[in-house]
Amino acid sequence: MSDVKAAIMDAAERRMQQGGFGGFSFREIAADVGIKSSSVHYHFPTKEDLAAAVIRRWAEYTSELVDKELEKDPDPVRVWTKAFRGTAFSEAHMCPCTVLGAASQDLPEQVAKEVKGFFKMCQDKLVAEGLSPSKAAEVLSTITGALVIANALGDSAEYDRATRDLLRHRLPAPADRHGPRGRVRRRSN
Amino acid sequence: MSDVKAAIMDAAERRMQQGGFGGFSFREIAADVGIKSSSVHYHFPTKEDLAAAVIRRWAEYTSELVDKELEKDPDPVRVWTKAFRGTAFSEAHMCPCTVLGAASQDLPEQVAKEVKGFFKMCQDKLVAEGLSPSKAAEVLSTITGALVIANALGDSAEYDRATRDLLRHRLPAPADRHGPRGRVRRRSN
DNA sequence: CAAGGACTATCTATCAACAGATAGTTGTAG
DNA sequence: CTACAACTATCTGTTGATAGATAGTCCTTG
Repeated sequence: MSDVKAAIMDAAERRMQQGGFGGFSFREIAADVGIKSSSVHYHFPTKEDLAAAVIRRWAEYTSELVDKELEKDPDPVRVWTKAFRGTAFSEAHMCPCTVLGAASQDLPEQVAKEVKGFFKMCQDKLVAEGLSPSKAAEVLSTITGALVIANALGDSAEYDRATRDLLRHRLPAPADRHGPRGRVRRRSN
Repeated sequence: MSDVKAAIMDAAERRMQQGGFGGFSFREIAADVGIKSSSVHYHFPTKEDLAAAVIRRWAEYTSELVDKELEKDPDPVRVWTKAFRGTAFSEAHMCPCTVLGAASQDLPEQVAKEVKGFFKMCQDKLVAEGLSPSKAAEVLSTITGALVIANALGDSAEYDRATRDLLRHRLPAPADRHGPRGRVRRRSN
C-alpha cells in the first residue's frame, strides 16, 4: 500500500475516532495529508469506501495484537482488557468501531457491515479462547462501555476503575485448548 | 413548555439516537414537526442549544424513572439494567447520551457538558444506592457497552446476553422477586 | 371599553460556507 | 505509450444561521 494511501487512512482514522462518520470530510483529510480533496477520491472513490477500509484495518490490527498478546498471557479477559486499555490511554482515546457502532443506524451499508464484523470478531475470539458466549458478550460490553464513559467524562482513569473487577474475579479457561500453557496465576498487575 | 417546543425536542432526540450530533439538521427537524427551519431557530437559537436541551431532558427523565422503579425493586443493578434494557428494545434502540458520549471530543462545549452530567448522575446514583465506586463504574460500563454492541450487531437480544450475569450474581438483602416484568420505555409520538 | 405597545410564534427569502463527487488535465516512471 | 498519481476547476446539494414581514395574543393605561 502506498504511503499516501496509508496516510489518508491514518488521518481518517484519527478523525473518525473523535467524530465518527460525520466527523471528517475529504477536505480535512486532504489538508491533514497535504494533498487535494480530489486526490483522496482517487484512492477512495467514496466516503463509504474510506470509512470501511479504516474499520477493516482496525479490526485486522486488533485481531493480530490480541493473538500476539495471548502468547504472553493466557488469560483472554486480561488480554482484551489490556488491548482496549491501550486505546483508552492513546491520544485519540476511542476505538473508531465503538464510535461508529453507537451511531450504527446512520451508517452507509458497507461501513455498518465492517463495524458489525469487528464486534463479531471480538466475540468469536473470546469464545474460541474459552469463554461462554454470554461471558464473552459481557466482557466485550464492559470494556466497550468503559471506553465510552471514560471518553464522555474526559478521564481515561475511569477505564481502569470500570474494569478493575473484570481482572480480579476470573481465571483462565478450564481445560487446555492447545498445548501446555505458561503460568496460570491470579491477581497480577 | 409549548407543544411545538416539545415536539422539536422529540424529533431531535429521535434523530440524535440514530446519528448523534451530526445526524440531524434544522430542516429535518422542521419537516418532522411540520414547521419551517427558521421556526426551530426561534425556539432553540443554535444547534448546540437544542442538543443540550435534549440531553438534559433525557437525563432528568432517566433519573426520575430510576427513582420510581427503585420503589418497586430495591436492587439498583437490576433497576438500572432494566432501565437501559427498555432503551435497547425501544424503537430507536439507543440512548442519545451514549451516542454522543462516544463522539464526545467532537461536541460543542455545552453538549459535552450535559453528556458528562448524564454519566456522572448515573454513577452518583448507583453509589448512593449502595454500590462501591468501582462497581458502579463497571455496571454502568457494561450496560452502556451492551447498548452499543446490540446496536452495532443489529440485535437487541444481544443486550440480554451481555447483561445476563449482571442480574444473576447479585441479589438484594431481603429476597423479594415478584416485580412486574413489564416494559419500561417512554413516550412514543 | 378601547387604544397602544410589547411579546410570541410563525412565515418567506436569503446568505456564506462547506459537503461529496466528477471531469478533464498534467507530470512522471517504467 | 501507458499506467499511476496527483492536480485544477467545477457541479449540485445541504448546512446553520440571519433578516425582515406578518399575524395573533396579552398587558397596560387612559
